[in-house]
Amino acid sequence: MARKRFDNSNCSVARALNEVGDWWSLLIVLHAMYGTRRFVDFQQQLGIAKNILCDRLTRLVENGVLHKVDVGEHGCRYEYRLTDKGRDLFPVVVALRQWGDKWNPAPEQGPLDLRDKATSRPIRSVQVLDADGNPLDLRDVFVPEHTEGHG
Amino acid sequence: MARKRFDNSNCSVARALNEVGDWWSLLIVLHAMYGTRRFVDFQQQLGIAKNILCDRLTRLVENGVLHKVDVGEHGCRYEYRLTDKGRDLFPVVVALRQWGDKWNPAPEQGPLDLRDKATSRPIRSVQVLDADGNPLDLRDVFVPEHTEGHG
DNA sequence: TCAATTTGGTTTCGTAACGCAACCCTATTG
DNA sequence: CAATAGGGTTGCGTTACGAAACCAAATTGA
Repeated sequence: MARKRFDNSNCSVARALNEVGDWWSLLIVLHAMYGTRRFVDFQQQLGIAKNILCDRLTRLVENGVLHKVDVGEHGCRYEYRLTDKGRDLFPVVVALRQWGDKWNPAPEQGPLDLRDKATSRPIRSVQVLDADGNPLDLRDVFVPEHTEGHG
Repeated sequence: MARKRFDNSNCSVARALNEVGDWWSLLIVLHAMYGTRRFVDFQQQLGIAKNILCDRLTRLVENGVLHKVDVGEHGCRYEYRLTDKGRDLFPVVVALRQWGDKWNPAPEQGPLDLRDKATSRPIRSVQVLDADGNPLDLRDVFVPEHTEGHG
């Protein structure tokens, strides 16, 4: 049977995963955040098959995460750029990166050192915060009864 | 050829996606965060095939995201519980949920209303913050030269 | 002007993953 | 001792993925 898709799922996480939850999409977004814009650059940096890259880029454009710009410059004719929606994945990517750095550190790669352009100081780690800005663990929170629903 | 895996990738996002970046794993973690622990409950709530669920649970246990507990109670004999590593995905899941709520809102489901158990006040949205706690956009940050490497 | 190159794809084909249903084993319940 | 439930495993058909080949338009180079 067809692979299950979550377009109409009642769960927004499921719908989000439907857009960026496969093996490649979030890595494409990550590289787009690092500045990659052209087809061949994505292909070489990711080591992805061209047909898969083509399919993912098309789908990310369809979903409004990237937009495709025709730039008529010597041979490189299209660019894929992040939309506001795509840029909004920034906290997700940083959180995932921090999780990976913490639990699966690479021997030859230090943890992410993202810095504020204005001050050159490192950013804070991405956390769930309460109304006062104090970090919250999973066990510190609850979902009010009347808004439940995660199916 | 074999599906590409990222176990030895130099990029911690890629390695993270290798553990929780497929269609089902993060949804399983999500439901585990909501309290689901038993095989049949995951199966019914997610509508996932039993062999796939079996495979994902095994892999999540192998990767230290869940641990399998033998509980000798009437018929329900195993529980899959989040480890510290699994609970640490909390910011990732919340960030993804907020992204989904913002860009793909479901008509019949309001945005996530997570509240602090201590005060019953809603949490803040997950953001990337500078050292002073001010939110940062993707364009407000940079990676110092000597630590670069996202391949 | 005409071959070589670059970019952005599409096609073909073999393999791996997924979804469903059926079956299996153990432990409890009646 | 049959029925049921939890937790899998096995087959099988469909779909997705990966590699390489091929393609078309535009650019470069001689």
